[in-house]
Amino acid sequence: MTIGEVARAAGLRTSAIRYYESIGVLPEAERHAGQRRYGPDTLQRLRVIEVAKQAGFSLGETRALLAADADSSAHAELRALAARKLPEIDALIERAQRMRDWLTTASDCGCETLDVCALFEPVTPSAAGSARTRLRAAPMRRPGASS
Amino acid sequence: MTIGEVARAAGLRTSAIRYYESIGVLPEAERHAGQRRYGPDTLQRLRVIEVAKQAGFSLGETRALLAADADSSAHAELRALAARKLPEIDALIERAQRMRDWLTTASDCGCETLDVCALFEPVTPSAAGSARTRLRAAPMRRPGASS
DNA sequence: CTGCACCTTCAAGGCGACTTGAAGTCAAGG
DNA sequence: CCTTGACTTCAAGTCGCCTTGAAGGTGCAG
Repeated sequence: MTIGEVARAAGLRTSAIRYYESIGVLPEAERHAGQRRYGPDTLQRLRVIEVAKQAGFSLGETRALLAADADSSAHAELRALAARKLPEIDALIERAQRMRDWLTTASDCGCETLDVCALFEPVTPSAAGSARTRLRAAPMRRPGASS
Repeated sequence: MTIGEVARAAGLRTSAIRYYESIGVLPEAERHAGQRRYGPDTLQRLRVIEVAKQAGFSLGETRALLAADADSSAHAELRALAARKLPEIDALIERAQRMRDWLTTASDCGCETLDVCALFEPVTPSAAGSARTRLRAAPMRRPGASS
C-alpha cells in the first residue's frame, strides 16, 4: 500500500504517518522509487498506536512500548511500563468518573454556584466513588431544577 | 492573600494564576497598590478549575462553565455543557478501562507481539467491557510469562 | 537609604502532536 | 512530450497551556 492508501484506511493524514515515522513510532517503510510502501501489518500497528494514545500514552511511551515488543526484552519492559502507567490510568478513571457523577447530577445538585458545591472540596487522593454520596448528603435546595 | 500565597496554597505557579486571569477563567483580582489580592473563595475556584481540567475540559470550556454558573442562566447553560460533555467523558472512561485491562493482563496476554494482539483488532464503537473477554478467548500461548 | 522579597507587565519560548506550504520527483495516460 | 496526481523533503506554522526572562514597581527591615 502507498502512504495515501494507508492514510485512508487508518483515517489519518499522510502527514501524520510521516510524522510517526520521523519520531520512530512507525518503522521506516520500505521504498519503491523513493516512495513508501506498507504491508497490512502497518494498519494493525496504527491501531495499537491509536489505542495507546487514547489511553493517555504519549507517542514517546508508545514508541518504547512497541520497541520493547519488537526486541527480546519484550514482556519485562512491558511490565515495567505497565507498572508505571497503571496508577496514572487509575487516577484518570477515578477523576473522570467523579466529573461524570457531577455532570449527570449537576441539574439536581442544589448548589447555587459551583464555588460552594461540595463536589469540589479539597481532594483527598482516592476519594473515588464518594462523589455521589457527597452530593446526596448536600443541602438539596434545588433553586430551579425542572428536568 | 497575595498571588504567591494563593499559588503555594493551590500548588500552582504564580504565572499560571496570572494566565488564568488573562484568559478569563479567574476573575480579575482586586488590586492593592497594583498587586493582586485574593479571598479564600479563589482557592475553591482553582479546585473547580483543576477538577474540570482533569476531567478533560479545556480552560475555555471551564470558563464557560464558571460564567454560566455566575450569571442567572446558571443551570440551563450547565445542562447544555453536560449534554455535550457526557458522551466524551464516557468514551474517555471506556478507553481508559480498555487500556487498563490490557495493561493488567499484558504479562499474561499470550500475544507474541502487540501487532497480533487481539486487543487491538479493528475497533467497533462501544466495544467496552469486552476487552477482558477477548483476551480470555485468545490463544494463550504464553512464551515467557513468569510473573 | 539600601537591600531584599515579592510583586507588576509584556514578549517570547517550549512542548506535544501534528498540519501546511514550497519546491521537487516519478509513473502513467493522452 | 507534457500534464496530472500522488508522492518526496524540509522548514515553518498552529493550538493549548503555560513558563521564562527582562525590566521595573512596592513595602518593610536594618
